[in-house]
Amino acid sequence: MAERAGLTTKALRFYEQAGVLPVPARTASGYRDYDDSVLTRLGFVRAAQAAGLTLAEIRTVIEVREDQGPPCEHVTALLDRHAAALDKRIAELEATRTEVRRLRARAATLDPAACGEDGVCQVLPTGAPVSGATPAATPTPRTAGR
Amino acid sequence: MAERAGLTTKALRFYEQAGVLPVPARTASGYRDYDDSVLTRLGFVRAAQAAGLTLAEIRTVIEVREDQGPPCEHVTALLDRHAAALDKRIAELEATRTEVRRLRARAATLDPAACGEDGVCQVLPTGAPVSGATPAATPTPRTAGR
DNA sequence: GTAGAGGTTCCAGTGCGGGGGAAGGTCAAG
DNA sequence: CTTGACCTTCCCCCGCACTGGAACCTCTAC
Repeated sequence: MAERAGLTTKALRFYEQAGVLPVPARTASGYRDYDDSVLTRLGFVRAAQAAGLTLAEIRTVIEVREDQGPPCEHVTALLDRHAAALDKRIAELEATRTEVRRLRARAATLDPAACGEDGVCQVLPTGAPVSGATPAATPTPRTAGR
Repeated sequence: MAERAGLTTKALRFYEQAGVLPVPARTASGYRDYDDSVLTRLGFVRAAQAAGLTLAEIRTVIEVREDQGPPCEHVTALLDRHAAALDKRIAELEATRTEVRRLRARAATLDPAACGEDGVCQVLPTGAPVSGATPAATPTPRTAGR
């Protein structure tokens, strides 16, 4: 089966089980017998993923489509939500980046010999010991590079 | 025990087990008997987290500190890596945001009635059915808002 | 016939930072 | 003494999109 687009059997099974691919027919021997339409569907799924939708969300789009016809409103609402979430997330990451750069610049001005006293590292200042939550408190789902 | 900063017992145990908090003394009855210094340490951990370091990385900083004294070089290297990772991640998210906005704008120009034919939704165009990987292919570890 | 490349099932693990809840012990107040 | 709030240990759960492996079956080519 077509595995050219980095698309493994595992992924297909996962998509099927996640409800974003229709349950395919089977050959007499039990193999999945994919219809050509699955390629279109797959293209849709990939496009939706590229727009940042989760498989669960993609499934809702498909369900709306099947139940009520064109899911345009549903989709635009999802896109709006994601755009807002992206704005927020980007702002958080930019704040974190600013903080990291500030600390990095500060580090260059410090004398390691002066570091030795009580904390772990003077580059990352303790601030008020556990006073409030983290001040610049970016949740930072770190560098999750695939 | 101090739980004011959204700091639960669970989190403390987790930090301890992750090696970013020292193993505390115990009272006769088995309760953890925290030293005041743990507050400083906790402040450090939070500061490091705010800078986007993982608990594992924070642990390495502490270990370096304990083994070799001031971990300045280690820390600046970590900060540099994170700054680069943040740049990358932000660029990815911005690309996704651009895509989402483009789709959203496009959605406003479409007629739902024209949608009904073959795909699931014309707002998210299929492109070439499963030709290459996702074109704007942002890995998008989605809107992980804590 | 036989090898090898595929498919099928199911279960489990990844990374990250915890949270939920059970079963039991402990502590201070009333 | 009892109540209720807290502590202790334990192990499993979440999201998210897959991936890996075991054990087995099937198809094609030689």
